[in-house]
Amino acid sequence: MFEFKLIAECKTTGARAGEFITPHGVIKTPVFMPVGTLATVKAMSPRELVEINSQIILGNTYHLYLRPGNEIISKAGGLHEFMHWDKPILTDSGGFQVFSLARLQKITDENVMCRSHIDGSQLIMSPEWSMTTQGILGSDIAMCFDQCCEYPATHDKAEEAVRRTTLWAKRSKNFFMNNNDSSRQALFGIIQGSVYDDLRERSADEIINLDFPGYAIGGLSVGESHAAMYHSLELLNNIMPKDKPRYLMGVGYPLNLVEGIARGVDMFDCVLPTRNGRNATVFTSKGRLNMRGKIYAEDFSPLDDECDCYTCKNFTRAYLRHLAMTGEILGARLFSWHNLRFSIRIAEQAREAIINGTFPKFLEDFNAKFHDDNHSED
RNA sequence: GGUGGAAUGGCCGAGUGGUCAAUGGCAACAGACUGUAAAUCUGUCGACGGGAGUCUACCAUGGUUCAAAUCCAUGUUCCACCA
Repeated sequence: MFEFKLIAECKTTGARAGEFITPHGVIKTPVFMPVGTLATVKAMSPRELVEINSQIILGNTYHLYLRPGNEIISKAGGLHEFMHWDKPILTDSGGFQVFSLARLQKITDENVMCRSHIDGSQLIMSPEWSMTTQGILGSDIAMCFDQCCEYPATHDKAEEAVRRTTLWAKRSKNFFMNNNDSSRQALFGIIQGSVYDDLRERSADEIINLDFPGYAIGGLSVGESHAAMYHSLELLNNIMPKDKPRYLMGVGYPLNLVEGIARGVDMFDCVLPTRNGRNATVFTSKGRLNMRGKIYAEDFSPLDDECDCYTCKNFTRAYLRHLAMTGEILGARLFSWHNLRFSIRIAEQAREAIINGTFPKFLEDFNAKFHDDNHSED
């Protein structure tokens, strides 16, 4: 269980194609993983997720601990049963909420004293709490409880996050090995270090020494430039073991996906497809479109004529804009549907290209075609 | 026919002598969103000008006043009630 097989590697870039075996199925990499924080990928049913070939989705420890809570998840028989999803699930540890809900908490080496963003009640997050909750959730892949550093951060601040992340990784693994079912659940380590090379190297070294079945790169896509992100990925590509999956946390902007794959990343997750979908922005093979734009009012062409999704095969831009302008739920659904399929298809196409030995061309073509005025730095 | 009330920027609606080109909301237009406190948030929203500013504006016309969306007169339209 949890074996990672490297199937092909690109000869000129760092891109890899592989398979990761889990209790709920084989994940073909590179893979894009839709985010379903609260036991639902917002606006999508599990049936639809299967239709767009979602191989694995995410859930969130912090959010699910608050609602519905461990007792109900436990009674339901775990997260898979609870939400009727029988493919793999990866649960984030709550570490990201230490970052995103930072104002509501006090962090020490021991734990994170936090206030619920829902009702202000106190809860204490720790590696042990996270492992316990992820054990109850029963995800295929659990994540270490880490500290994600804000950007920009001083070297000292970033170093503290690295130190604490290692400390917590040790506690996470120790507790996990003694209490969780490691035959049914894999625990991934998380590398921090912000944009500092020495810290990234140190964090990678410390986390890899703890020996996990997979490694995640955290603390990126938090505001740094794409160039800085790519630099860190290149650095880590040379350090991380080839026989383990690499997961770039929180990344899903289309250009970042292909560039991440080119730098040896196997797994991605991101809220962007669903969040932007709900806000009527879509990604297409030619770039990003804000579908609330008046210019689409009488545009009867599909969102993306190269896309194979339900939205693109059946609806016009004019109709989709109408749904967006009227705030109809179907608009949020159809945009999310497309964006997810678009992201998943990038990974599928990249995989195919890697296996066929044509990845460099795929990368070049994708970059040439995808236009976005707001991300022209790349 | 009588009595009372109301007319404000695309819409709704505040404002009752100067600090009003006029609060709010909606609509519209534009933008943002990367391990989800997000079906959310931000900006613009009379015209011209880079700007200082100028012009046109609160039903119409006339008037009072240094000054009117705000006061007065007449008219028009609408609403309510009574016949």
